[in-house]
Amino acid sequence: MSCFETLKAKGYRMTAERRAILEILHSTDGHITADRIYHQVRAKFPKANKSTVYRTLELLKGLNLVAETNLGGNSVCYHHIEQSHHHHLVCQKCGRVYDVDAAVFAPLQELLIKKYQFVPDIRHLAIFGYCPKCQG
Amino acid sequence: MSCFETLKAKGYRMTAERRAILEILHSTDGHITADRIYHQVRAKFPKANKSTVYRTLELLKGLNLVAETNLGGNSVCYHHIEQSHHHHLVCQKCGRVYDVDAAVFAPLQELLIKKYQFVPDIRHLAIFGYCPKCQG
DNA sequence: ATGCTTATTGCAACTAGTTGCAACATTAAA
DNA sequence: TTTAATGTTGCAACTAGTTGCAATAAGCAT
Ligand SMILES: [Mn+2]
Ligand SMILES: [Mn+2]
Ligand SMILES: [Zn+2]
Ligand SMILES: [Zn+2]
Repeated sequence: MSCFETLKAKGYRMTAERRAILEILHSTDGHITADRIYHQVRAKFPKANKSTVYRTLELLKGLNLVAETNLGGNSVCYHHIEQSHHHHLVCQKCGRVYDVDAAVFAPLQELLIKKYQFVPDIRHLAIFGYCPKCQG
Repeated sequence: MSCFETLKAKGYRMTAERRAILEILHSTDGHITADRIYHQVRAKFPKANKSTVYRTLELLKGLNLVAETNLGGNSVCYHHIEQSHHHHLVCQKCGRVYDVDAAVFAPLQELLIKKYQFVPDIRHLAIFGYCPKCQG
């Protein structure tokens, strides 16, 4: 089911702004800030408002269509979730962002369920630390 | 070494505002927001400014004397790190916050080092999910 | 095509947090 | 105790993000 269909199925309306935001998210390879999305939307719809962008991102986040994460910068980043459930490793020294498969978190999830009867909902985490190039 | 001494040792000065903020953090059992700290500081120093509070918290965070975490509310929380290195489980349904020992993250840390040569710096994490009372 | 319902938008005002800068206060040295 | 060096503060203006509300427009039924 496409983002498009998911929205419709839940009774949400497909507006020009939402279409634009989804297109931007879809065509962006990595992570993108709300502000950059906003400016790209404005290029097409000059009087679009930033609250629309923020509200749309919030909506998509709630539907699990995009992930929101603080990657250490001064504003949060968004990432379209097409295929794989993934996470990131962020180097505190050089700022590089690495991808991590969700499977790496399986042992932690099991431990939390066993020891704490807590069912974690781990999505698009950012783990800070030091990358291979910045140790020593 | 006390917070007090740690600051001095690094060449930072001990001001009345910093003393007040440290006292508040020390006497607060759980987590506290910057705004609440600010209001408590104002009670003693009526013309203290919020930027001083934020700057002091940032400083203490950098020295590993307090932990900053988003526990799901609309503002970040601070926690004085006295003894144990710990983390939290936050229920997305009821909002309850549970404590978790840092040891639970050891397998994850080892995996990240082995598979990604990435040395994580995991401090005072908030893991979201569903608590024992909110499942089913 | 027209009208109805209600989701969505733009706007303006707001909250949380940050920053540059001049005034000020701590600290140590004289 | 005075002075000098510089770390710290208050202030005001700023950035990122949120919210209530009236105007608008998507989607559906006729
Ligand atoms: Mn990502
Ligand atoms: Mn804590
Ligand atoms: Zn690095
Ligand atoms: Zn719960």
